[in-house]
Formats: sequence, C-alpha cells, structure tokens
Amino acid sequence: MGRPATLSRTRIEAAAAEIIEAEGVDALSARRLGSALGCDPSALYRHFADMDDLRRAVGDRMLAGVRTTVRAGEPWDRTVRRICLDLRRTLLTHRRLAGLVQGAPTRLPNEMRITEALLAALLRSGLDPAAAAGAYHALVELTIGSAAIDADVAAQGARAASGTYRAWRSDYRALPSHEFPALTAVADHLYRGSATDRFERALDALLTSLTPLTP
Amino acid sequence: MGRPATLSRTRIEAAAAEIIEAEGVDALSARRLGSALGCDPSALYRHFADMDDLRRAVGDRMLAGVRTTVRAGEPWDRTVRRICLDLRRTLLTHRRLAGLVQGAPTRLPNEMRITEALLAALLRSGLDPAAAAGAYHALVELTIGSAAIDADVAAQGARAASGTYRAWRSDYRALPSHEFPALTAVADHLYRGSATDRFERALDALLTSLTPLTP
DNA sequence: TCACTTCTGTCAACAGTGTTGACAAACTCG
DNA sequence: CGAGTTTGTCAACACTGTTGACAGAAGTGA
Repeated sequence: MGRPATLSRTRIEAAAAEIIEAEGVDALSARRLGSALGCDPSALYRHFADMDDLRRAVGDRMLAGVRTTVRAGEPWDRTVRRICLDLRRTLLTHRRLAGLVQGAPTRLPNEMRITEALLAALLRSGLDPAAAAGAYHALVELTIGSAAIDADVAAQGARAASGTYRAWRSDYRALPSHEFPALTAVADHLYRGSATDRFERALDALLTSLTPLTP
Repeated sequence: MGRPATLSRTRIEAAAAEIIEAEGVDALSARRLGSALGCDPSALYRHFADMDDLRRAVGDRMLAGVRTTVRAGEPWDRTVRRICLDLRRTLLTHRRLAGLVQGAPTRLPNEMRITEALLAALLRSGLDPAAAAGAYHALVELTIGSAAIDADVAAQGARAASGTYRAWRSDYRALPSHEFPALTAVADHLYRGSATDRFERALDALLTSLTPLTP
C-alpha cells in the first residue's frame, strides 16, 4: 500500500550503471542520476541508505558478468585462474569499478557468488579449510589490488596507455644511473606488455605456490 | 624577488599530514587546511597544482618512514620481505593513506627510493631484468592492494576490527549451506588472525615462487 | 627615488556535492 | 469517508574544488 512507486532499486541501479559506463564513476551523483531518471535527487534516498550504498549495489550489479559456473573436468587451478581473470577483466571494463568493490565481505549477491566459487575450487584442490581461506585472501587481494592500480591507466584506453607506459620507461631510463642503478637497469622492462599479462604472471606465481601442497 | 612567502610546500604538507593523522584523509580539504594554516584556501594553489597534487605529495612524505637501507649480509628475499612489510605497515598506520599512493609510477622522492630498493634486491637474487620487473609488479600490486583493502577496517582500530571479523564469520556460518557449501565450510577460517599475518603468507607465497628461479 | 615587474596571499564567486526535514500526492484498509 | 503508509518534491544546509580580479610586498633598472 501507499503511493505507487515509479522508482525501484533495479531501475535506479540500471540508470546509474549507464552513467558510469558512459562517463565514469566520478560522473555519478545524486543530481545527475535524478535528472536521468526524471525525478528529484532526494527520491533516491527512499531506496538506498546513501550514495555509498547505491554505488556498492551498482558495483555488485556489474559483477553479474563474472562467470563462476564450473566446467566439467576442469582442474581446480584452471577454475581459479579463470574466475580471477574474469573478475579482473570485469573490474577494468567498467570504468573505475574496482574502487567500488571492496575487499571487505558483504552480503551482495554477486560478490557472494564469486567468493563461493573461488572457495569451492580451492577446497577441491585438497587444501584444508584454513589453507583455502588463506589462499582466497591472497588471490582476492592480488586481483582487486591489481585492478584498482591498473584502472586509472586502463580507463584512458589501450592506445593512450601504451603511450603512457612508453613515456614512463624513457623517463626512468633518463634518471641518473649512479643514484638509481636498479631502476635504470630495469627501466626498459617496466610496464612492458599488457597489464593483464603482468597480472597473469603474478597470479600463476601464487597458484604454483599452492600447487605443491596438493598431491 | 616578489612578495616574501609565508607558506611553502613543506609547511603545507606538514599541516596536511597532521590533519590526515588526526582525522583521516577525508577530513583534508582546501578550506580545512587553509584555516589550519591561517591562510585563505586559494593560497594553496600557488604551491600545488590542485588538491590531488597536494595529496600525492603528502602521501609521499608519509612514505619517508619506510626503511630501505640494505643490511650487510642480508639475503635478497629478506630485504624484499622487510621492505614490503614496512611499506604495508606505513600505508596502514597513516589512515587511508593507501588510497593516496598509486601504483602508477611518479617522480616523487620516497616512492622512487622504495622502487629502487625493491628492484635492487630482486636483481641481487639473480633474476634477469625482465623477470625482476615482473616480480616487482606482482609484489607492489599485492602490497598496495592488500593495504588498500585492509585500510578501512584497520582504521577502526584493532579491537573493533577483531569484533567486525567475528561478526562476519558468524554471518557467513549462518548462511544456507546447500547454497553456499564452500563458504559455510570455510567461514570459521576467514579473516582469522591479523590481516598482517594473512598478507605475510601471501607475500611468502610470491617469494617462494621466485626463489626456485635462483640457483 | 620612481616606476616596473614578479611573486604571493585575499576576496568573492561559481558550479557542483551529499543529505535532511517538512510537505503533498497517491494508494490501501477499516 | 477518514486513517495510515508509502513515495516523490521542494527548499535548504553545509560542504567541496577551483578561478579571476585585486592588492600588498619585495627586488630591479632607469
């Protein structure tokens, strides 16, 4: 009962997601969202506690694209790898989404779905629950952390990013080598290849450190 | 020449650091900082391009506490471990500082000092420059990522954090086990021990994955 | 000494932000 | 019909970063 609602959580989330996709997360504001929905900004507070609550909900909505269905016969570490890569890809595709997804546990549906899938795969490896929990933390910290770091550069698009990286490298190469011997020596290899490649290598390093534990 | 300056970058940075220490990074604003310095907010723009520039400078200033001096006879992996742990500790001590320190390379003095020290230690391990660069990226992503994630909870203080973690665990334990079998099975082990312990385990996993490469 | 230039801080203003409390419209139930 | 409840509107509050015009204070050259 009561006055019939023209708004709803999902309608608001959809409009917010559209704004974020088109203009980035910084463009999302109560007034901007209100005008997109044709309603007063304050109406949003009937459906969300505050803008942070709204942003988190939109973040989780965007995580819907992360696939967690287990493929038949897939080894556990391939499953983990796939989920982490998909999670990272999703965090980067939607601009600056990484900042919205916290590492702190929530009860948001997609976040829980992904957590469950990762833990299930880790348990399938033969790790005991304590070890699985530890591995889960490490994986999530690496994945979200790396996505958060790369998000800024990735937002500029691949072309601009490669130019940015090249500029950084030549900046570093030009440093005084007596003061920064290691930096100048490694400069040419810093931020080479795609950020995803770098992440994949770090992920594999973590996974291989887990593998010996399983017979 | 010109009118003598009453302000300076270092004086502004010091006042900003004090505000951040006392009230967190969100409390830092141009007006707040201006009133702390007894000057108009707009005066700050004579010394910093914008508030982001100022924040980055303060962030780097806080990184001054990270020790990078190499101890005689210390194995390379101990050096790396020590620096990463110290970096993490520093990021967490200063409230929400992690958000200020980007993974993107800058020319800020302390950030460069830490990068140089990490790369030097990695090269000392016998890794070739390309591998050292890869390892560096993985380490930084894990360290900053983990700090950024833990910062929110850590800001509440250790006692409150442990209560928060306990609440999360019992929340997860109470989930329907048919829908979240892995989550409920592992719930008791999630977020156990200190966040630093978890980070240390992840760090060690990364480091051991590097060690076999060196004879 | 005088003007000129340069640097530095002040002031007012602009356009934006999240959020809230009072109010009214619109529905259901007794 | 009135009461109760939900939902959107409106105006306002206290903020935010940032800028352009202005003025005080110093050094420099004529």
